[in-house]
Amino acid sequence: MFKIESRDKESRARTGILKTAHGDIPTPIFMPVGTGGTVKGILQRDLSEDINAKIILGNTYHLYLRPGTEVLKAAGGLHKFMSWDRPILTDSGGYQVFSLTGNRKLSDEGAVFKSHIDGSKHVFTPENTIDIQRIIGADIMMVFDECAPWPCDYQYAKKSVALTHHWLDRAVVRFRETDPLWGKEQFLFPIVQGGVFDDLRKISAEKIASAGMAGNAIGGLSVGEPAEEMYRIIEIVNEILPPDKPRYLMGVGTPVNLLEAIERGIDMFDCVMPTRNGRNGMLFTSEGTINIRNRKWMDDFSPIDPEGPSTVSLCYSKAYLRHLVISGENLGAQIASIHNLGFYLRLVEEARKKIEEGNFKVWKSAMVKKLSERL
RNA sequence: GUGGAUGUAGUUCAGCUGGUUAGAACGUCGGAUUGUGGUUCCGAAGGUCGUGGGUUCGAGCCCCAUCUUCCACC
Repeated sequence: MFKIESRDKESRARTGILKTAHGDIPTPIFMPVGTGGTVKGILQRDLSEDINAKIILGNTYHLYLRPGTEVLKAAGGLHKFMSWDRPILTDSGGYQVFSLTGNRKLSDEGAVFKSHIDGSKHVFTPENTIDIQRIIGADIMMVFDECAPWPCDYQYAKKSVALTHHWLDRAVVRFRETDPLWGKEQFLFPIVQGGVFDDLRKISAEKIASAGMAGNAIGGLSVGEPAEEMYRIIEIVNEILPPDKPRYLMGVGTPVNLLEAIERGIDMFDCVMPTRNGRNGMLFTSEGTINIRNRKWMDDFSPIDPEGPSTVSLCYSKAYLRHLVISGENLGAQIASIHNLGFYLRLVEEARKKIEEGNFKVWKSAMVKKLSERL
């Protein structure tokens, strides 16, 4: 399951190995988002061979709507379907039900929502989202939760947490009474909610910890609240979540967010930023963050990143990438995504190394300063 | 050669019977984007209304000339 390998003496940061049926994941780790059975624009081969992604995300909501559970079942699960034999984590679709579908109805039972593709009506429950994730065959499944918006008043957040906890109980029952379809062990991670309210977060963290799952997640952050609020909540929650299990901060974040969270004891991350923003020209480089669309890169023939976290970072120039992105060429999105993911993966790998070496804090402060520079 | 049409932002066009500072879309240039709807949102710059005259208190709009482009007919 999870084995802590080293701990930082000056902070909560730690390194570890998360063992799954599809391979070991060194932590801290960043997980590229591959919503619909693809990390947009990138070949599985490039993910594993070029930037060495250890685990990727899938999304229950999207995969359930397309291609649908029948196809996934016939394919033998998502790993086989997409020819990816490393670990996969699936989000339950909780986030999509609340962010994507305009009209949905919540009840104790679950969520009734309309497909964003054809308007058809569907129901997600704590039980059927487990069933779907069994079919997908995710190494790590997430419980169905409500990701409350921000800002959000106390009463709403309180009700939302209660609902999420109620759903957790039912999800755990279904998890225990079912087996993996494809013979490979699957974990279930519950999710701490509670907005930016300290007491709700404490109650939620205790509830989530008591479920006794293989790992735990923190959701409902980075939804618009100031970064300082997020860091404060992470500290409060991580005080309670068991230290011997991996902690996954959902949907976060910027490179600086990652370092601040690692320092506070987070082990796993996912975020669309390196890919989605990359497609739109935002590049994270060792020289600073740049908007490759800006005119000043028009005739800059230096490599995308001279410290090259991926092969594409070194062999293509800023001027060329600018041309591709501005022209809307697929290759621009591809190169930007590979580079940015490479940057994120190298960042967490370096953090891991620094924690092991015992000089994480010094390195982190220097990196935060450097990463905050906007070229 | 004759007749008709056309000319307004980089592009495609709107602009009522003449009335404040000529608009839109796209493009360009900036900014944003945090459990991906192959996105979305915000801001800015950019026009001597083909040219030259005229009528009028006032012209993108009306009149004359001229040029451009397109079409039709001899």
